[in-house]
Amino acid sequence: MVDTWHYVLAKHAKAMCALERELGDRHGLGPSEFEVLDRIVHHDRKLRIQELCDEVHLSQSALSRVVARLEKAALVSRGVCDADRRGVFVCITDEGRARHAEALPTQRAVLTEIFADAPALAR
Amino acid sequence: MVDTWHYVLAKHAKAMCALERELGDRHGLGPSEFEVLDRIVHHDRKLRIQELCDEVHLSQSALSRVVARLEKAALVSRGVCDADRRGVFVCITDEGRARHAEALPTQRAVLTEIFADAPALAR
DNA sequence: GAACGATACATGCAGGCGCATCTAATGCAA
DNA sequence: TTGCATTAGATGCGCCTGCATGTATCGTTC
Repeated sequence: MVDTWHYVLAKHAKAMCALERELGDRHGLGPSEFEVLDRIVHHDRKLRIQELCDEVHLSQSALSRVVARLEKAALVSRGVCDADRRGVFVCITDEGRARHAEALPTQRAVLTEIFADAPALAR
Repeated sequence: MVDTWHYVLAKHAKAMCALERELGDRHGLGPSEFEVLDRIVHHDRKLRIQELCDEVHLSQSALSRVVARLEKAALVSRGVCDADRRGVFVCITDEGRARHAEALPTQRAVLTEIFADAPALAR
């Protein structure tokens, strides 16, 4: 129990730190930015901010800012939702897709390195 | 691999958030503060800042500030190390020990709740 | 023993996060 | 329609973090 917690803490710290460094230096992306891009690519469609919020481990306000940063970097575009004009959908741009594709191997490499010794984990 | 990472990410977010809330509201401690207190109690002796740094997943600067906060709250005391006058040792106070004892069940309860479904983890 | 690089901890600074709050749009009820 | 509670997302604020750097002490080399 406590051991599991310490394990999670250690892996999280190590991976987060490495991802921040590698993704930042090589691709100009933070872990949160990459995560959001990754989620959008994975679904391969417009997503509501709210949908992203359920999948990413960020508060709604943090997500709002991540999307703002991504938009400023021209990696995604925001548009109002016609069905519910309070809503905003996020759409990945070609440049965003390219940046994600470029960064993906870096992320995989970091995770492979760090979780090499990890016991296979159910779910 | 990626699944393991997502698992770590999810558990870390959930546990961290719950700990922040529970430890904060009930005992006036942040997760980092508790962690440091816990490490000291576990060793049951004076510890050098440096030793703590190896065990806690914080940068040296962050740790320095956590200790400063704990000292302000009178939960630990700082003293210069005679052997190496650059060094600082941290000593838990009676009040610190009491606060830790009081908070420990809260932490255990949170972790038990969150890792109830966790597969036993090697190491 | 004087000089210089290395080490321990503290601190200035910028950036990201969560909480609380704000604004705008929705929808339900009177 | 009008009024009000609810919801989506943006933003002000304070806190915590890491990085870079500052200050003091140590150890080694000449």
